[in-house]
Amino acid sequence: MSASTIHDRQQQVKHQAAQEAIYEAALEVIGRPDFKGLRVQDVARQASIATGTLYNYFKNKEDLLFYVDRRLHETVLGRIQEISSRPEPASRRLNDILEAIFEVVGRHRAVFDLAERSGIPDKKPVEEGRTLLGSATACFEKVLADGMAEGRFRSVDARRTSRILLHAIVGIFETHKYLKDYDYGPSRRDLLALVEDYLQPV
Amino acid sequence: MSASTIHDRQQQVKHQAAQEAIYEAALEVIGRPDFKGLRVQDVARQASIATGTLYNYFKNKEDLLFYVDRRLHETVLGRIQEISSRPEPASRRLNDILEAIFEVVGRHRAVFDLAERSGIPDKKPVEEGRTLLGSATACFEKVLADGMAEGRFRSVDARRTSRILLHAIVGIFETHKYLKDYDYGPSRRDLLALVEDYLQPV
Amino acid sequence: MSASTIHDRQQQVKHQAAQEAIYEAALEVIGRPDFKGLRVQDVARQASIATGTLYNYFKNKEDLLFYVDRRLHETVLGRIQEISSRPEPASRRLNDILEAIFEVVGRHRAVFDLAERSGIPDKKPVEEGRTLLGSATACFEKVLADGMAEGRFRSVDARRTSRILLHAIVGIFETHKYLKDYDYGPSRRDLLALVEDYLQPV
Amino acid sequence: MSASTIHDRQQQVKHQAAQEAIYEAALEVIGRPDFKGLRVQDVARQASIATGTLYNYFKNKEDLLFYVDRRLHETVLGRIQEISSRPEPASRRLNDILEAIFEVVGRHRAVFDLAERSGIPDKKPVEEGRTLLGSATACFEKVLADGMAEGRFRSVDARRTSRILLHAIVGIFETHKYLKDYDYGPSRRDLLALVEDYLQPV
DNA sequence: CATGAATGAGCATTCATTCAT
DNA sequence: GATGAATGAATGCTCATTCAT
Repeated sequence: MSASTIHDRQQQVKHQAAQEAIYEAALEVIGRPDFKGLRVQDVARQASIATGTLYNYFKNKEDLLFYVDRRLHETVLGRIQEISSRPEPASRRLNDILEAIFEVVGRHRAVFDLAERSGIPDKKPVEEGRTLLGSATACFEKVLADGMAEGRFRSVDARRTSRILLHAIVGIFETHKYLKDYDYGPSRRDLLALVEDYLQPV
Repeated sequence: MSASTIHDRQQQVKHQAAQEAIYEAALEVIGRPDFKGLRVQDVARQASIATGTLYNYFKNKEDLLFYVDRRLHETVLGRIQEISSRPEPASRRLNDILEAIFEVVGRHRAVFDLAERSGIPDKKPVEEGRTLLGSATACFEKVLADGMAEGRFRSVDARRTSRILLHAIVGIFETHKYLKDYDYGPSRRDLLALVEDYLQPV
Repeated sequence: MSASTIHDRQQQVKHQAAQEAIYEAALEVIGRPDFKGLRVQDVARQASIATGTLYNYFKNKEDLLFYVDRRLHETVLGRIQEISSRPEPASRRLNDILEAIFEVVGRHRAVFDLAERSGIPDKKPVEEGRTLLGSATACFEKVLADGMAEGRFRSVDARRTSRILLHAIVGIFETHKYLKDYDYGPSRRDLLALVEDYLQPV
Repeated sequence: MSASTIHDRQQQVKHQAAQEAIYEAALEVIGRPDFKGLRVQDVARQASIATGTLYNYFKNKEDLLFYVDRRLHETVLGRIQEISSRPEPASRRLNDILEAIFEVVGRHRAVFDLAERSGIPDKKPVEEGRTLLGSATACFEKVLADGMAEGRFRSVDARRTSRILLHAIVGIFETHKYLKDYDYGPSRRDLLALVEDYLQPV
């Protein structure tokens, strides 16, 4: 390992730290109660840097938004993956995953909304969305399969069920937005109850 | 009934006819393959009127969007209501309702997308959304209740099932947008299969 | 001729009048002693219109610059053409043409400079430049040919002489810019003297 | 001569070497086929130095441009001077000088264009331009005078002729830019032919 | 009622220059 | 001397809405 590599690594770490700081500044700005639209200057000021500096770490505003969007999705996925592999009963994990998803997405609702309004879903590479959904579905499948193996769940098509479960979760966020009702609790419990009813061994 | 009233009615009819024409122009414009964003001028030109004239029929651009959004949702709801009261087996009606929803929403995908990106869901009166969702849920409930009465469906919580069903439908649209996959067929069949599995009499 | 045509014509006249006013405003702004660079807002303010209004008459800033550049070149060419066809001795016309060119270009020096610095020559259609130069050359040729016919000039290659004459004129502007000497008189007289010496009948 | 002086000289040489390297890097950058505008960073990178380092050798970007412009003009002038003092017939030297000028300027067209678009002519010290033009004119004068002494050229005002000749050369570059025609050959031959015709002994 | 020209606020991005290391 | 990250000013263009005709 040469001195050059050490230097390069230090640079890389600094670069990531700066990105991280800007990312957090963006979350702050977007989450403000009076937030109207994302202005680069606001993010820069929140991060205590000059606007031009921000452009050393993100190609442009859209690039920043992509990053924010990706980071949040990764956060959610990370929670799902972590919980799904816990050594606990399947139904408990199912419940915890739902709680985690609704908690994280609910907390950053404004960010997800902004990403959607900015057309991020349209612009992000399909592959990225596919991978994300695939990974999330896989976690649900694993939990369902475990539950069936445990004999706690009756035998159903785990993949299909997982996919529809994910659709329902996404739909809950969308529907509640229409109702401006951000207490996802009832819907989450409804969903869980229905799933458990569906999976009830005969 | 005075002459004034007759005149008023004529006015009202003309007013609605104009709104209708503008609504259709908006659908045309939004549906264009190269559509980027909704410009009032484009709608006016498509409707063959002056921009100023449009403002005689809609308070502002947002108002027009609300109208478009509402009309489309009413169209979908209308289809759901019509099908749900047909004298046919519940499972047939369930299938037809799903087909109808996916067909109409799919056809006007660009419009729903635009409404969402414009923040219409956030801004429209809660009551309107609640009523719409309530009506749609009621249709599903009716069909499910009929199916149970017929003995074709096992007995489940019809309201809860209807709500989750609706969430799942909404979620399918959202998820497919992420995947830029606008063939809703597979997801629709997955959903129907799962529901029928769930409702299978023991 | 229909009413529509009358209306259209009126529109066209108004449109041209507006373009003309903006053109003059641009000349004013560019000619200011403290002029640094062309800002659309400055032109609009000088023309007493809003910035947006300017964009009803010119597609963008570059478009305005093209217009200004073309108008000025046409002005110069117009002067050349008018003088070259006067019923006067060739040498008198030659002198007057030179005086006219140096007068007009000198007066709008800042505009020509700006056009050049903005890369207008690079971007304008070659054909336009070719036509302009061709027309100017033709005027010189005519005068030279007339002078030869009159027996006042000795017989030389009129086209070649005209072309070089034009190059020399252009070069004088360029050279004087280097010297920041905007009294073109001496060079103009040098040029005329040399030409007359060259054309002196044996 | 003290040690200090030796050190100073070494410093000076190193300084000039660095300037030279940066100058060449600038020529490279400006000459790139996709060159759009001169960015200090691009020059620094081409010269394999940091941007800040460049500022140790040039006060600012304009200063660098002045240097580039001056060096190129000196190059051209050097060619002119060298050729003008060759022991050859005047008309041969005249031809060679023209060929040399058009060759060098043609090769570095992009640089001259940039200098002009950057307003270098306006900003550079008058004295420098005057000296340059004076020297070039002197070379032409010398050649013309030699030609007259040789009896190969008829007797004309050598200074005036030289000045106009220079103007015409400059004008040719300018005119061809308008026409986006970078084959100076025809104009150069036209010019030479006209001059020789003018100087033809009776 | 219809017209459509005029309005003007609002914001991303670049890049020459500096200066702490 | 060398480095290169940080700075921040500066500006063209869009488009919803108005209102005089």
